[in-house]
Amino acid sequence: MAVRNQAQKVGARSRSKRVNLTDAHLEEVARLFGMLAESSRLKLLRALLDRPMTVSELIQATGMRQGNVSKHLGTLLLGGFVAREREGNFVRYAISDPTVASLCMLMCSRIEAEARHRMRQLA
Amino acid sequence: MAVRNQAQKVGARSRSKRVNLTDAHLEEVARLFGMLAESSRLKLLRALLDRPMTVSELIQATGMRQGNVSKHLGTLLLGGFVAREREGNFVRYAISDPTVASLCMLMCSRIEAEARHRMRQLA
DNA sequence: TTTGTATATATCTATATTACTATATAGTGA
DNA sequence: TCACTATATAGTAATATAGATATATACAAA
Repeated sequence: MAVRNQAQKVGARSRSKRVNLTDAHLEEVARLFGMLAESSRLKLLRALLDRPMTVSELIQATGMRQGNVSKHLGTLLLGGFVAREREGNFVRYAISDPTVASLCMLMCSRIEAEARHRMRQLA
Repeated sequence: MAVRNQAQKVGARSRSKRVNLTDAHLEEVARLFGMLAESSRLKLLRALLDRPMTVSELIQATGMRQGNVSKHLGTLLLGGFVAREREGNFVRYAISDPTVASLCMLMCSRIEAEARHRMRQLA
């Protein structure tokens, strides 16, 4: 019953703002979600949310190896999550999309929801 | 320059609403993002955003194999994205977290951003 | 219980992605 | 040009996860 009630609420909501996504859209969305599905990349984003940083600074901030930092930054760049700017020998990266923070925040709120959910599961 | 300017904006924003996430949090967030990083699961969510459905209905709606539908629903259930309720022989699934739609919407807006980004890359 | 149907799960192969190491490239300055 | 530093990328082994197939479980009805 609980499910049914929630479900009807959700159904009603989706009828008002309808979600019309093609399969191709979903593939793209999945690809983008996948770029955020790695704690290494989230660490980089967390650091960059504080301030823009060069690769060297990011290596220090995250403790990751240089190659991995560059590779993951490349992935985030492909997704348009970050932007890069060369400064002499250095390359400075910065968050380029304000939705990044929102996305992470939403997921964090979901972590609590999941925790609550698991409590319920056990009970 | 463009990057620098954007970066400073972001930096300022993060200073006001600070993002204080532990590494453990990031692992969890990554796991949850990973659950949305699969077009099969997004297809299931897209169907469920319309209305709650049984597994059989989801098989029809998505064209996926029964085993895969069940497996992916299990993953979404673990993440607390959906809830399940048995109805006789059938099991009906429903979106259980309203943020699911928001997450997808945010990502969709990001798709356009990425498209724009790629245009810029080419130019 | 037996039979039939709906759903869940186990096992397999193929594919993708990670961290690692080593190497290549881009830029600075002599 | 050469040497030096910062960043990017190639190559590899290990790990994870998808879909396919087959099987197990849960429930309904006879």
